Amino acid sequence: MGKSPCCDKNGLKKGPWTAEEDKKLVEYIQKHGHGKWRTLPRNAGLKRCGKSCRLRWTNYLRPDIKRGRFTFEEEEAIIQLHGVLGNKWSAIAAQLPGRTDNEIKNYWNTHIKKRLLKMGIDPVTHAPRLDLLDLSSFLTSSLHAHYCSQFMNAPNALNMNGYAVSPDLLDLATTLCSSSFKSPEAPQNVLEITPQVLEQFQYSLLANQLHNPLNNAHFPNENRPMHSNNAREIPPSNPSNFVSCHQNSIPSYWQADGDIQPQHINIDETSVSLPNHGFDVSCRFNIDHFSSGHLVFQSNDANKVQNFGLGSSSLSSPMSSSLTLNSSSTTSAAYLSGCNKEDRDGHGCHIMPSLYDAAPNSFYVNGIM
DNA sequence: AATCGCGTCAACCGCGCGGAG
DNA sequence: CCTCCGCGCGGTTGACGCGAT
Repeated sequence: MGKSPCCDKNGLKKGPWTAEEDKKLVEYIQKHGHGKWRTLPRNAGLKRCGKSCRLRWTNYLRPDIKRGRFTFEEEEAIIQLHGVLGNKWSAIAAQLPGRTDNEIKNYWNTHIKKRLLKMGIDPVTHAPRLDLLDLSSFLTSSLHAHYCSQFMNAPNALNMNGYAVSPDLLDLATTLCSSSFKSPEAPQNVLEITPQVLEQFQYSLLANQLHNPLNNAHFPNENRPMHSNNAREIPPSNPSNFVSCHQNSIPSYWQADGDIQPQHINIDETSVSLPNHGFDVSCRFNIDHFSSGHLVFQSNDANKVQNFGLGSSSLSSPMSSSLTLNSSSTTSAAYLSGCNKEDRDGHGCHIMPSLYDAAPNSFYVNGIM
């Protein structure tokens, strides 16, 4: 055993603080200041140990503590800082005025960590990981979609609608589907796998591949996933495939699938293609070496988008959401999530990033789904 | 109405660091 | 240097609230 608990002796109180105790502590500190925590409780007339007093003051009673839910900006800052600092909660808290290390730690463990895991992002390394994806969750929602009426034979699904999935990964999806969602009408060995399920699956795999080139075994070249809308090949993962441009070539409005002038950049890989119907989608855009400006995500069809937003919150406008890029940072990331409405023409839609008011430095954007 | 399960977060605990002597 | 002690940090616990059954 290490040191004995400091509150065990002398009948010192433990547990939740009463209003009276809070009052005593606040009044004492207002009068004498804090510090000398070991002697403070005796002087303040509290039957608590110094440690308990310090904790109560720093985490709860301090006048500059900000109350209420974390804003998206704060959440984004926490994720960025955690990516750099790891579990150095006090160092992270130092960058967020009014927030305590304890509060940030709790928020990380109860909210952010779960969201990252749901997105298939390792909360420790911040890299996408296939094995962390909540596949059963999105397969469940996919299979419950009302238009999910077609069944297909599993082997045929390997090339369904131009999708190509390596057999081992399809096995995984197959297992997930067959274990709990098989239609009572479906014949034996027939699975309900919609193109949308596969699309979701592929995007998840792509995220894994982009960050983990060694995992390319999942994606032999001939089996690279295709975008459903135009069957373009998704670029392999290496720095040269990061989109880059300079001020004089930044289009005021980035357009996917349009006539992109030669001096403009091809941003196919930075657009987010929402599947045809009813899926929650999320992605992360890494933004490196930007200078400053406003990153705006816009939908090419407001009628198809129910909502989308940066971070965990959905913004009010179905058409766009924006993020101000801070020139003091060298790296940032924008998390985008959304859900699209019923799609009558079955082509889904795109959410595209635009950069406005950018300073004349180069920047890189890499969109990951 | 009672119970259960889960999420949240304030508070506790042990450990390690760093300054003073 | 070495030891002691105060303080702060990160991990963990447990009380509480709330929704589902």
